[in-house]
Amino acid sequence: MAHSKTELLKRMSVNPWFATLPLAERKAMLAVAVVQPLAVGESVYRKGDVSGGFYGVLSGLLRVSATGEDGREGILSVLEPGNWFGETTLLDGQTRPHDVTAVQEGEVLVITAADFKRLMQRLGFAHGMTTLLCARVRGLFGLIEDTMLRSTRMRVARRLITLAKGDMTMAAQTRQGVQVSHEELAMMLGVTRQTLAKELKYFVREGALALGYGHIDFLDTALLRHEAALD
Amino acid sequence: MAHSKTELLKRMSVNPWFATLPLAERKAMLAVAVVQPLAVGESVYRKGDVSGGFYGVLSGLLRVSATGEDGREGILSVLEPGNWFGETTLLDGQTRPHDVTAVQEGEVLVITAADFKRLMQRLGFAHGMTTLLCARVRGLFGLIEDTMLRSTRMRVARRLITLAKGDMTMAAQTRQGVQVSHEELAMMLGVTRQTLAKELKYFVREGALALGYGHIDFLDTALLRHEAALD
DNA sequence: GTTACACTGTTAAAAATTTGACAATCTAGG
DNA sequence: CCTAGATTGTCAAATTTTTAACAGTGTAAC
Repeated sequence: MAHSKTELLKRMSVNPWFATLPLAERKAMLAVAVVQPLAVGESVYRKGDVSGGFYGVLSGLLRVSATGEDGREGILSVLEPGNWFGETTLLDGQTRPHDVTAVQEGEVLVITAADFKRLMQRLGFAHGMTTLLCARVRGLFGLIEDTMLRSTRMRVARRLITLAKGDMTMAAQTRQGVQVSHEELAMMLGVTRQTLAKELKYFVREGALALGYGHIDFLDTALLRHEAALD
Repeated sequence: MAHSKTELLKRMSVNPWFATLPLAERKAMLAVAVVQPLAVGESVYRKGDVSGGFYGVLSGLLRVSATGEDGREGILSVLEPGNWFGETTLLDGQTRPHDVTAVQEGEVLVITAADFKRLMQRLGFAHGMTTLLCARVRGLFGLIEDTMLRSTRMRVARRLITLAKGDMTMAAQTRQGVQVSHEELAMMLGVTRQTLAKELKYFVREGALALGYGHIDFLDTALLRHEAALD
């Protein structure tokens, strides 16, 4: 599928990080970006890789995950259209820190390592990279705080809310629910499906959530936010 | 205490991130840095603050921590001489994401927000910030992976090893042990002292560690690394 | 030297989480 | 329509972790 540059600019600017970048930087990025289609289950890169570029999600849904020595898998985040990722390896020259896989058919924009290096000669783009990395650092600090000092119940509420907002760097518009299986949500939280089920049941009993097949609907966002200690 | 610029340069260059920065950038930083003494227990900044600058640890020991709604405290990292911190708030304009407190008497170098902004006009310095942030992102990803998909035993071994190497961005030289109480180590891992004690006991039984008062000595680093799944 | 105070060692009960298992339900594809 | 596979609901036993409690030990300051 062909996309005009102005269409790409509009579609990618749903992401607040990208939207805040100076127009000149956004245009410079899109000028060197090429569209790459992704099939369901296709890997963008794997932990330990040194190759690849800087990516922007045009459509579809990607999963950022890590696998333990014993084969257990943890979902670190979900990348929605508008999100950019993969900068770390290009900036520090080390290997990819995790796996990124398509969970839906879609397209990504790819900026090659060579083009990325050229973009980094632009002060505005380098500044953009620092703010992108700051957003990651804040998101990761939040995750660590959650696991270190909050109850499972509170973490479930928080994760549902951030999922609804669109993970990490996405638009602030809140949805009425999220498309996620219990299994997936449990993997994001680092607990088992059974433990998660108990907490979800509690929220249903309290009237905050309604459980569907492959999706969770929000009935009382205020209550959920309260359980998440966000008010 | 007065310090010459060349002495500062030498002392701060024990840190691999700083040492790798172009000399011109290091000199530009030190040219605007001022020394600030810190008393034991003194706070550098607290979560939610908007003020303050960019800091480099000259001497002493700082603790990066977060406190939950219920008052439980988690230690996110320990900052040793050579480490730089505090850039996130200056780069994205948001509030401080955690508390930083001196646990030993010492000195920090301070670069004001205004000077930091000027430094960020230098491409070399902006590049340096991206690599510093990359190191944070990788460190934080590692922590999250640890809590999500590794056993307490393995996490204890890993934390001891990273502590010995000097947290996060410090020199790679390994020590024979670490100065840390069981209580502190437990707070870093997000477990109770009793849970930690059981794992430490196991490592002592296996001959990997010897426990002292306020310090833990490594008897068999190879075994410890093996338990940490690092070989 | 002795007296606080911080730190370590240990135990037992309570609570939370995982593991393992199986039935019921939903949905897409043939 | 109907079946296979994915998803949800649920239970109980095993395991891990927390909570609570208290004694013993090391260290620094007076």
